[in-house]
Amino acid sequence: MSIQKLPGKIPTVRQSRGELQRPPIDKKEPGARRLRVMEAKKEVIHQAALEIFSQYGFYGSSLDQIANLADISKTNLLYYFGSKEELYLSVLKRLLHIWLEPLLNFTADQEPLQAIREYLRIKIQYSRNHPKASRLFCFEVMHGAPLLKDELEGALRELVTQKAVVIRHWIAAGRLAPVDPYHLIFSMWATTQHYADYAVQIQAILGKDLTDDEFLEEATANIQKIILNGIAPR
Amino acid sequence: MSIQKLPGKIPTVRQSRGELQRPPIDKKEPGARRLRVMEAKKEVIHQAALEIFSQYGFYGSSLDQIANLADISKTNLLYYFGSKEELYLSVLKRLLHIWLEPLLNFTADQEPLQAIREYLRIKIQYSRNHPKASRLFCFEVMHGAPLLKDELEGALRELVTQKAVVIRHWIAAGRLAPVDPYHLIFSMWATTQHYADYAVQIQAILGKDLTDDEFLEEATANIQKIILNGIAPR
DNA sequence: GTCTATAATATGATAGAC
DNA sequence: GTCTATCATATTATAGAC
Repeated sequence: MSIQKLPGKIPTVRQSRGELQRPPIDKKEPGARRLRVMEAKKEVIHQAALEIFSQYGFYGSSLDQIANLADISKTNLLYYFGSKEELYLSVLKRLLHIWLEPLLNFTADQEPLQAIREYLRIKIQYSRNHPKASRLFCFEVMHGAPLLKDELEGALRELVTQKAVVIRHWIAAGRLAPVDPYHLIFSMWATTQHYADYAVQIQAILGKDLTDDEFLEEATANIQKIILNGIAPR
Repeated sequence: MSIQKLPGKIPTVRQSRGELQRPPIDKKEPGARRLRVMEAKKEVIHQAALEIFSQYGFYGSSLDQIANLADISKTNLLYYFGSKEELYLSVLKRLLHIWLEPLLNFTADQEPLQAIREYLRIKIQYSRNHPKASRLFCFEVMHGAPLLKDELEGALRELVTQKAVVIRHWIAAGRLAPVDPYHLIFSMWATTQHYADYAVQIQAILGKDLTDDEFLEEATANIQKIILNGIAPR
């Protein structure tokens, strides 16, 4: 099988829980410490799950892989998250707000070209800072988005519809060339997310990715140039 | 489990192999007929495999699902393709040439804006006609392209490098605005493939996809407008 | 070529001791 | 909370009859 899974165990720093460890200062209430420890562990599991899920998808990932990466036992993992699906959903939900966020500060009172330039910059930085999140999202959508469909048809659709109105106003005011707002938004999503979702392909062609600061600047500048020239009023 | 797999069996037209069936005319050599029947069956399996693999990825798909869709037994499927991976690879290889093809007729002797306009049209039509292929490709790349890496770093890289040279010549001749050729190519890929890979999201937002001829025209026109304006010489 | 077992394994999930 | 079995199932792949 040349499609290999992850190496059995990656070297992780195991937090020693020796007796010397001091109880934290802000002990607000009984059990607060324990609660925080649990939350921290959940966070570690989340990280590991994102890593694995984003690479292999839901079906291709096993709880064993995730548990190994988080350096706990599978049973223990299932103590924190009752089932594989519960864990997956928990990870997905976390990503959603990150996903919707950049579109929020995209308001009518801004200078259109400046707003779009800034949006592209933020989106591509999101592709650099959260490439796994982007890929997991892509996986989910390609699966038919069984778990996100409600969100897509609800919150996302609503948000995009609003922003389309903003764009239309800009066009009506002659501050933007007449393009369909939806296709413009899709183009912006596509060009920026491409650098995360197809990172392996870009790496194969150019030997670079967005972790290279210079390449990040280059990509940002070029996308901005193409799209901003593309929709500047003439 | 709300991530449901495919319904057990989709109604497929089962080719009756009754005695009335006439042997085909072009019986070139002994066994030719049998060979053709086998090839036809392989083709059916390919179709089914693409359908399933493109939706659930390699790990998420089972031979049972594929066999059901192809209306044969799993054992029989394994008679034609020795293993799951062999089948997967066979499907992937078929797609590769389709994937590289459009970039081929992109030559220096053409009028640049016309060539790019045409390329965008072809690529988005490819997204309409082969959405599953596009998604399977995306799956594979997101998995880290273990099976395609050689092709990506070889044939694809080579091809893209050549086309980048063509674009640079156009720019040097002042027939195109100065943009980085690679980022331009990535932008063209991204915007056109987005309509296949993220079809479910677009469907959630607009209720349309590329099978709608009007929407296809709309998408094509807008992408062309944005990118062609974006890189037109000024 | 196609079928019926069946082997061999991976994996999600639970029970119960500590 | 964490661990050691252990169950139950899904799934790839093979053996061998017809």
